[in-house]
Formats: sequence, structure tokens, C-alpha cells
Amino acid sequence: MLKGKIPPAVITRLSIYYRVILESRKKFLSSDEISKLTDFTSAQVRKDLTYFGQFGIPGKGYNTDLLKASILNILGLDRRWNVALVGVGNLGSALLSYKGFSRQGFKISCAFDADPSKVGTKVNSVLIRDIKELARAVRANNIHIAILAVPKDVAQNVTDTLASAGIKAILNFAPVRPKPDKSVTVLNIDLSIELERLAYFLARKS
Amino acid sequence: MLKGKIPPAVITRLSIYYRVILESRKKFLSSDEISKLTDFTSAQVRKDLTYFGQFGIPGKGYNTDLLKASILNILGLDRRWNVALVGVGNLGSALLSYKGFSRQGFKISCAFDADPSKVGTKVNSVLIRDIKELARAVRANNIHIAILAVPKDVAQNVTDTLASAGIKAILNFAPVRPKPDKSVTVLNIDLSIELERLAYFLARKS
DNA sequence: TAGATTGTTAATCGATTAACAATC
DNA sequence: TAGATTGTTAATCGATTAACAATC
Repeated sequence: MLKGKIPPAVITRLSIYYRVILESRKKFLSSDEISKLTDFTSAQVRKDLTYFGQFGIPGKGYNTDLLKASILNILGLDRRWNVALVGVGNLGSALLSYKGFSRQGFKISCAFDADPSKVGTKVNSVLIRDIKELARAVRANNIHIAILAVPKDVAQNVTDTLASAGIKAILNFAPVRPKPDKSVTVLNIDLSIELERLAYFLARKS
Repeated sequence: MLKGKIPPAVITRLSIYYRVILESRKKFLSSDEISKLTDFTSAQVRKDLTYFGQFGIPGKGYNTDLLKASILNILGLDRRWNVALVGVGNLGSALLSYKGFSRQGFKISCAFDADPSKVGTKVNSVLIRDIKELARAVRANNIHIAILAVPKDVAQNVTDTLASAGIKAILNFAPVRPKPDKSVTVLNIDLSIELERLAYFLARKS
């Protein structure tokens, strides 16, 4: 089913295909129709899908029920993932209340902070624990993914703690790129860098 | 100074180089030292920089004061950019209070929402205006960049409004990819898609 | 069958890496 | 000068696109 190396961008596109298929509510979609809905080329749609199998019917297109189920399975979204939030500041609190996550099998079930005045309180009905409890709570609650929203000077430290607690996937919002143990996947979302990219585009234009 | 087409990833790396140079506090850094600080190769560091000019001294390395000033200039960060936030929900409020932005010449000076109960209140001392005022306020306040944190079903609409108000750069957090007028640059930050990428990595590992 | 669209191979395009002459 | 490191060219690697035979 799985052929050779898969370009990382393919995975992002699969998520996008899934969304537009879901919204279209049609029984069949051709690669050309998916292309129009996403602005990727139809060749790319077909190529991306064939990395994982043959889901289409020549002359007809793709059965969207099959395709939806297949993409969910490929992305590992046919199960629940427990998520911990580390760092309950402004951004962390917003992420804790963010509705978009729960939609696709993600559940933020634990939150941690170092500030004693926050520990013991609840945000969006999630109890905030002391960060010292992290390793124990990660194991006890079967946490798979950590969202890191801590100040930049402690990001590396917390990353190491998460790794030694057995976490294999981290979504990092701190404006540093922690160097993880090689068994750990870190995705960095750096808000300032994105704004800087926009500034670059603007500066070039004018 | 500017040679041919520049791969988009170069711009992101420039932001990262800037940060590590700033933190190192050294007078000179070689491409090899920058490589060690960032985990990019030294060849890539040199190549990225020569897209924009010659900043180094053979046998010696890069004068960090010159390099910092040059990168700021390349990225267009040697000036101030006015930013508007559209959509003051959980995420929007957090972005409005986010300290990281102001550091690099970005200032969120306007915020908009459609909810009458929010209009007229302040978050982080920024007045929340009615979204109907958008076009006028964007012009009056010389806004360059919009951060979009609205529900997905209005994202396209607001994007169009922003475009017709003259905005050329949008950082979009809504979980759809608005199709912008071609004069407008949109960068999409999609939190659910990032979590889905992590789920994919985890599913492959186990 | 005729028409449409897939799956896949080959061609193209673009970005990264290696190597080294030029230079401080 | 000898040693170090840049800037740049050429080689490699990887991802996207085009084209079309296979197939429903």
C-alpha cells in the first residue's frame, strides 16, 4: 500500500482534500473537481493519492465515502489522540478553548503550568496541574501529543521532559526551535516568523 | 543585489538566522557556526545570504552587526508595520495580547468583530470596532497587514473586504484557505492541519 | 462501444549539497 | 605567508507536472 518516500507536503494536502470532499457532499468527485476546489493540480491530486493506494475508478472519479475513510485512516484520525497543553498563558488558554481541535479526534485532556496561582484552577473545564507533575500525568492519562506554549527560555527544558515522559509528538508555539531527541517529531508554529514573511512580501512589492 | 528567484524557504531561514545571531552576542560568526546554531548546513547559510549580497569576509566569517542590519533590511523589518486583527474570539484575544509581535516592529493597532457586545470594549488597550468600520478604519490607520481569526464561513467574505480596503498581506488562522485577489499575499496557519500531521507521524511510528 | 478519468512513467522544474577557486 | 572561510558553480536530490496507455 505504501510506496517509497512520501514528500511531507503530501500529508498537508491530504488534510485539505479531506475538508473539501467533506464540504462538497457529493458521491463522486474527479481529480479535476478536487483540483478546482483546492487550487492544486489534478495531476497532483492523483499522484498524492496513489502514494497510498488506488482509490479511484477510471472514467468515473473517486467515491467520496471511500476516499474520506481512506484519508482518515492514512492520517491516523480513525482513533482518538490525547493531547496535553504545556503553558497556560494567553495563547495556551486560547488553544485550550479552541473548538477546532475536538472535531477531528483530538482531545486536550491535561494542562500544565509553572505558576502556582494557576495550578488547581480550570480553563474550559480542564484542570491545570503543576508542571512538576508532567511526567507522571502524561503516563497516567495516556497522552500522545503535547502542545507547547511556554516562554522561549524554558522550551528546550520542557521538550526534554516531555521526551523522557515518552511523548513522541510536539506542536511547538514557542519562538525557538527545540532540538528534540530523534525519536520525537516537533512541528514549529512561529507566529513572528510568519509576520516577518509577510513583511518581506510587502517590502518587495513597494 | 537581488539575484533571480528566491526559494520561499530562504525567507523563513533568514528570520531564524537573525534570532541566533542576536542571541550569540558575538562580533563574528562563520557559516559553520551559524550552521551549528540552527541545524541548517553551512553551505545553505552561505547560499541563502548570497541571494541578497555579499556580507562575509573570506577567512573570517560574517560581521554580526552588518548581518543583523542586512537581514532586518531584507525582511523589511527596519520600519513599522501596522496590523489589524479581525475576529476577537478566544484565539484573536490571545493574539491581541501576544508579546512576541511588538518586538519586531509589528503593532496591532486596530481590532474588529461583528459581535455588538464586544464592539466598544478594549482588549490589551486596543479598541474593538464594528467590522462594518473595517474599510474606513484600515485606511484611516494606515494598516498594512491583517490577522484573520474569524469563523471559517465568513473568512472568504472578510478576505474580500480586506482586499478592497487595500490590504496586501493576510495572516489567516481560519480553517479554510481563502482565495485572495492576486495582489494579496495570504499565509495560512491551520492548527488542526498541524495536529493532523503529527497524528500521521504517530500512526506511522506505531 | 464511446467518453471520461484514473494510475503511472518520463520530463521538467526547483531546491539543496558538495566542491573548490578566490580572497582575506 | 599559511590558514580559514567565503561566494559560486556544478552535481545531486527531490518534488511537481505533463502525457498517455489502461480501464471503467
